[in-house]
Amino acid sequence: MLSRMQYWLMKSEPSSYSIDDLKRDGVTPWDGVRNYQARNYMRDDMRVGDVVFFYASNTDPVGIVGLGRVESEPYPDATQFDTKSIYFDPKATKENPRWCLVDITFVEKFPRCITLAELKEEPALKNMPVVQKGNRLSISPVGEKEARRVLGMV
DNA sequence: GCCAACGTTGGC
DNA sequence: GCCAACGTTGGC
Repeated sequence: MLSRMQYWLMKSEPSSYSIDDLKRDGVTPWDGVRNYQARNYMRDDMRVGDVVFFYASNTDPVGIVGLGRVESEPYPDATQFDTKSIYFDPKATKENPRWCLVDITFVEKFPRCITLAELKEEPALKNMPVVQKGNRLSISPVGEKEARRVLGMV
């Protein structure tokens, strides 16, 4: 069955997990998401093959640094059960997991970072959540036109 | 390091 | 169910 390609923006702090880490690992479970809206995007809306814009946050400069791809169906985030993990959630049980994730594969690292400042200067991208003030959502959908525009800025 | 924005928690 | 307090995110 044919389905339209979807695009996502996923944030990560390089000090925690960088595009270079993803390149090295090839594939990674996108663990540690503890926001319901972001979780719901992974659980309900992502499809294998969707394109991921890898956004580096809390660094200098911040911006989109490469591409990944959704590589799995959603499944429970193992860190929620791990008492030693900073992502441990005492309210989660194996019978009733709270948090799930998808696997993300490395696709490419851009030759340069497309900075947040550049994204903000693009009128065509003004509706992207990431350029809007106060936005903290770590996973957000990107429209097809916006995705093409971003790819054109690489 | 600062602080605005936002989500969550918990008392009532 | 309200909302104040608190904790976190994340740009700057």
